[in-house]
Amino acid sequence: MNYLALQERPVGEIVAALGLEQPSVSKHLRVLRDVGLVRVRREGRNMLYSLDAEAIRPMYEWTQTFERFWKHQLQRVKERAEERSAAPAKGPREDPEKAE
Amino acid sequence: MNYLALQERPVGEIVAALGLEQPSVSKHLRVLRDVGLVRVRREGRNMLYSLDAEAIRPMYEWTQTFERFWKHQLQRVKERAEERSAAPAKGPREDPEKAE
DNA sequence: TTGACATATTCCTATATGGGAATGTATTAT
DNA sequence: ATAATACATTCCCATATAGGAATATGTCAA
Repeated sequence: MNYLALQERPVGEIVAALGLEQPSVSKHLRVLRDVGLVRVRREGRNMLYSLDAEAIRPMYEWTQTFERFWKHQLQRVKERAEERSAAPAKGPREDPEKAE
Repeated sequence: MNYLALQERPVGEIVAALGLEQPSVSKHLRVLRDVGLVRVRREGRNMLYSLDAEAIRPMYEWTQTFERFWKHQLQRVKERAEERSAAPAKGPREDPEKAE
């Protein structure tokens, strides 16, 4: 996927990049195409595949749901950092609540 | 996944929600747990599963790569809208370039 | 303990998926 | 038309995965 990201690539290149046989790659691309994740365009005897960003969007939007959670995480990290700098270098390591 | 999103759920509930048999659900949860997508916590005889937002984050960050692309899309939509409002109500429907 | 409840694990079966070899197809070069 | 190039499809095999039935395990109630 990353390899295709918004950059058109001929099958041959993808084959080389993945180290798989051409048929395997073609089959994968076929599936990705059926699902709408990639687009194809013919140029001479080459088929140029590229990732369809629009198809990624729903994923993006879904994952965004969790932003608030990450903020909390950052918040906590920050708070702990502040606690540490507030308390002059004393305990060798941090671990008020241990793990995580 | 959506069903678990940051809300702890006992297996029984998930079973009901998915309409699968309990063993199947347990197996799926097991896999998700092994992969680190969900967490478990025991409460009495219930196992409370919840999605681990932290595990979603990489996905989020990856998808973010495409934001610029979506902006272009919006840009185009906007441009067309402006064109339309510029040209006084004439053609019944829009379709300067047809599809999409 | 014993029984009930919630869930996990095991076993088995059907289907999906991944990968390669061989082969088909479209396009360009000669 | 023929050969070569770049892919797609088909066929086969091995493994993964999904689901369910049966069974095991851990926890709570009596």
